[in-house]
Amino acid sequence: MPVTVKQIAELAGVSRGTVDRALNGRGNVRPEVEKRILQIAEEMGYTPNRAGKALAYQRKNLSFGIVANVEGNEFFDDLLKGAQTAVDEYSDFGLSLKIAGGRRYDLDQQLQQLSTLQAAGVSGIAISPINLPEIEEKINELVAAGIKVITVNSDIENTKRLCYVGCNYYQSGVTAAGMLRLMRPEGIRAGIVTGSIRMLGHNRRMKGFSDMLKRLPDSFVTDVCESLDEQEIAYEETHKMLSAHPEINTLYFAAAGAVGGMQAAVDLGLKDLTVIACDDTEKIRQLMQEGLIQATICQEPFRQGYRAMQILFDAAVNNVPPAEEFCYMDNIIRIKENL
Amino acid sequence: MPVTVKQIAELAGVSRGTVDRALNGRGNVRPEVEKRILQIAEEMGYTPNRAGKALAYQRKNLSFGIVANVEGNEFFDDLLKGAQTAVDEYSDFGLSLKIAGGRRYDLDQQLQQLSTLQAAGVSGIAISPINLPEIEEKINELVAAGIKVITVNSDIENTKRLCYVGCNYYQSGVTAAGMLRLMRPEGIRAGIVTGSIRMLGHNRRMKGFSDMLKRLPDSFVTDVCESLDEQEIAYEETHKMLSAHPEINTLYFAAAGAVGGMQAAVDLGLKDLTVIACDDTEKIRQLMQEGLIQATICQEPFRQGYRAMQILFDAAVNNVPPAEEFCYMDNIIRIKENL
DNA sequence: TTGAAAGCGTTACCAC
DNA sequence: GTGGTAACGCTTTCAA
Repeated sequence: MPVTVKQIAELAGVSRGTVDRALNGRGNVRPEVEKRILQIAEEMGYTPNRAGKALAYQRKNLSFGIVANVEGNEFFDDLLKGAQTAVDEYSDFGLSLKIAGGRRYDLDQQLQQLSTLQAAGVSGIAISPINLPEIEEKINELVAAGIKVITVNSDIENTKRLCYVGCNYYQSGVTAAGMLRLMRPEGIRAGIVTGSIRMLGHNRRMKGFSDMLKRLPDSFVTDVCESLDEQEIAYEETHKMLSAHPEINTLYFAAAGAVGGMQAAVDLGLKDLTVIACDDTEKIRQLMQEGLIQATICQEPFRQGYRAMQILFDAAVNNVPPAEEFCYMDNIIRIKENL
Repeated sequence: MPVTVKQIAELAGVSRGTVDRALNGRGNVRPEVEKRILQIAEEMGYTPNRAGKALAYQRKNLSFGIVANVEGNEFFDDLLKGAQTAVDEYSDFGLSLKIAGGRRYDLDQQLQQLSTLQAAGVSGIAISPINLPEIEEKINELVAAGIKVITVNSDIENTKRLCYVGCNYYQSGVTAAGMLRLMRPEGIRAGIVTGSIRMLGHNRRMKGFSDMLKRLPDSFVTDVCESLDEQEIAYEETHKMLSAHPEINTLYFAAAGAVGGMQAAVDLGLKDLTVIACDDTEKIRQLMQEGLIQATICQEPFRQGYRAMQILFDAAVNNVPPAEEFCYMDNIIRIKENL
């Protein structure tokens, strides 16, 4: 039989109200009484009853916010779906989710959104942050104001954010190279198409990829180009790269750009390239079905959103901090056959 | 604001007790009253509050049972862990889990376990059934007694079980062949080591595998042998098969047996076999690290157990049947780099 | 067939 | 600083 506040109150010879205040550090308890209560709770292995808590929390109008500035992006749609699903599962606590979408990489917009969420009184925020000092500062300000903040999908390390939930980018690059190891035992001469060399995640992927290549016989990165996540630019740059380096036998798309990039390869008549992409979008699936891409390394966006809300909940409602500072998703390998 | 039983009661001009009886079909409600209540609930979009329900359910001593007759098996340990985790998350309902382990493939034992669980008054059972008519009958008997039953990891189709939760074995075989397609473009001459040709799952894997091979150039199944899930037998049979067919360039382990089988390959000095296994065990990982196995196709045992309990809960507590008759896990590809 | 009331565990509020 | 009490939504029991 689980221990209840009532039982602790009886044992300690105080009222339930006092036990509640002691257990939750709400103050107004005489230190020696508090100590005794905490000790009894500890000894009896007290864990708060979720249902009772939920019922009482309903009147609080708890809410979380999520800031992900990429509208209509398949990846973030999934992430948001995951977050919403988790929040719905906490609906008996009266929890709701405020979603702040919008254009990409707009500093002022993101600062504005954070302020709006703060003003709305959210207890927790998950953010896919722009990597700039202004955001760092703002995050620390929110944390100081008692809001639980975590980063999703993209991290800013120099902040008081609770933890990061998302892709292990380095390992993602390693895994991509691992697939090539199996498909190109004779040696890999890789062209990399990244998004932007200013994006941390993309760089980590490239690092993992090239570190791995160094340990493989006759394998190296031949050249790198940037797509800036635009298919047209990806086309141009990939075309240039492939023309300049006919020895390339392998392409690694470390970010968006596979559609444009592969068009370039097709236009150049390159039929036996081995190609690895990232993430699981409609276009990538199509390219895999057509046999132009052999595999893609995915990062479970739905679970990222889901897990993010779980962690915020534990922190904001149960006062339980995340177990790890880095909560990494699995790097899922997809080929045509297990889409 | 979500609708409550109280609100419905007021609108219908009856008491909460009556609404409860009507909503849950407990009888003792005048038909016309019942109809009116149900209609109001429908119109207002009533959904029961989870927390309130949980609090009230605590006194019921609800329990589920799980029958998986493989003691000390890594795979089933994970599955049980998943089940236990899910049940713990429902602990505010007072739910508990009764685990019935034991020896493999013992019909009488499994029948006995089912009866014991029934006598213990469980509301739901997840079972990895032995594929025999006696079990079919017993399952139908349990269902008739009002117990919700689902199959996990292995199915019996001709029963009234609610659904199957587990591996999509056919697709698992297809995926294994898909990996070989990428690694052996020149053509696959496959030796298959299965567990038992009497095991449905193993057969489905082989079927998926060979169906896929038929669509690949110069590829076919050269031979098949049985390990009966014993490493010694796997060694003997694989040794025989590889000796008889030196043209084999690829091994597919559709069940346990990779340790023995690969020892045979090593002893025969076969260095350039391409090898695919199933599941993610300590031994398989080791063989991958050593480079003897290139990839393994996994079936998420933890999630199987977890999902199974979720489905039982929805059925037993919320009266919501599973959305699909077949709840398939993802077929996860693991290589050395994404273990 | 129906209603009233108690109880589940937690929190908040208001007296004292 | 502390205790008493009501409130959250649902189920059950007992009486009518």
